[in-house]
Amino acid sequence: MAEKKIRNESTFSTLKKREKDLRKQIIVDAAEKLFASKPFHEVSMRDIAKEAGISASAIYRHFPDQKSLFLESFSRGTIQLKHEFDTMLANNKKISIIAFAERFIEYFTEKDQYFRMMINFFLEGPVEPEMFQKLSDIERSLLSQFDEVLIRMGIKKNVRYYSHALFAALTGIVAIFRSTPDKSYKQIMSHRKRIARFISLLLKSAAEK
Amino acid sequence: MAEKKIRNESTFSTLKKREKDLRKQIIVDAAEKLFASKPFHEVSMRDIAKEAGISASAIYRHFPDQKSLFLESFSRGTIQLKHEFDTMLANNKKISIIAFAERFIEYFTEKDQYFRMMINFFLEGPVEPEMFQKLSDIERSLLSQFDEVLIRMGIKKNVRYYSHALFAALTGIVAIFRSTPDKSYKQIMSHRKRIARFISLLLKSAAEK
DNA sequence: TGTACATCAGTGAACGCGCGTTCACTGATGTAC
DNA sequence: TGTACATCAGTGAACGCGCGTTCACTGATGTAC
Repeated sequence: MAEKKIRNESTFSTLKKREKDLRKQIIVDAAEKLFASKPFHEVSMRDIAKEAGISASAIYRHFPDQKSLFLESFSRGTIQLKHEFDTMLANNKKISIIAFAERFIEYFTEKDQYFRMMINFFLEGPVEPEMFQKLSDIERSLLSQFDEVLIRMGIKKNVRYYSHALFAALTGIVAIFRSTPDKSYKQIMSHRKRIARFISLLLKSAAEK
Repeated sequence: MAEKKIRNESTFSTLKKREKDLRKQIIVDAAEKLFASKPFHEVSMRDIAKEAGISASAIYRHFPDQKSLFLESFSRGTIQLKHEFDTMLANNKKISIIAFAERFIEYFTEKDQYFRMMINFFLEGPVEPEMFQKLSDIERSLLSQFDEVLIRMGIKKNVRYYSHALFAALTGIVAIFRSTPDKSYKQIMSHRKRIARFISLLLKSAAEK
């Protein structure tokens, strides 16, 4: 009897939690949709509420403030690339730096909002320690994954120079080559990849020397 | 008599114009000072007015709106690097890509506000055609100066790949390696230069192959 | 089975604030006759 | 030389707006006895 009760409560509360999480997800999705079309500091709580089909005040049932909602959205977006890279590293003993670089470009070309948020946090200074921590974690994680690929490629000296150079170059590529009235998404994607390949090859041939 | 009058009017109005320009300059200086400590979209007309020692409404005697004032500040800041590079190119027949890259890093490390504005306009999409034009001009000008250095270095094939790669890498370096509580301005400057040199050397040795 | 109470997502009005910008004005300077 | 008028930088109050957030509330659902 007691056991049953506990088990019921447990599944019940799990279900409730899941429902609550789904509602949270709807709000974050709405926010992300808007971030795709506007700078994130121009996205208001009213905008997000409208997109999610609820009232602005309802958002505060799920997030204590705007900052937390933005942070949640950002971290859901960027953690994914880390996981992808982990999988790539786990599945292939030897992995091409070119494939890595291309995937980086693809990812941040497709999810430009996150790239813009990332750069914004870099540039405007995250002030909030929580945000700063998150950003540092992402950066450190990406850099150490780059390190790993470069080591497997046979680089022994100055690994950190190589990975810093690559990370900077890829970030710069996404930052400066962007869609304009006369350049389509497809054109931009392929130009970004072209330059990313070019740099990866430079690093590779320097490493082999 | 008529001549004298004209001459007087002329010098007079020149002086007046100069005074007016000086007043404009004070306002732009105040804005720039604030941009150094805050994201530029958080700098208000009241902030600028306070910094300049005038009232907010007085700014509108000199600039039609906030956008124009920001644009003025941005273009004064970035045109200078173009001039420096022009001088470097005019004075030295053969010029080191490393010197060029280092100067880029130095310039945008010292004038971080302009770098942040530049990236911001890249990322958030300048919408205003005037702003878009200005930004494209700066980008095109820097890229063609890079082209020039690379050609003088002896690169014949794929010059554009090299200059795009270099521009992207340098931009990325300034974007991602930034001051933190535990890294001083000096440390950042030297790390940025170190990675910039590393990439420049990669390009150079690839070109010489 | 029925009743009183608790929980909680969601609502819409409202608060207080800072923003860009406008407006009527002042006061200093120069100009015309 | 004196007087009327024009120009214009600058002032401070005000306007209208959108923002993040709060608040009193509703209504649905579950819980206790």
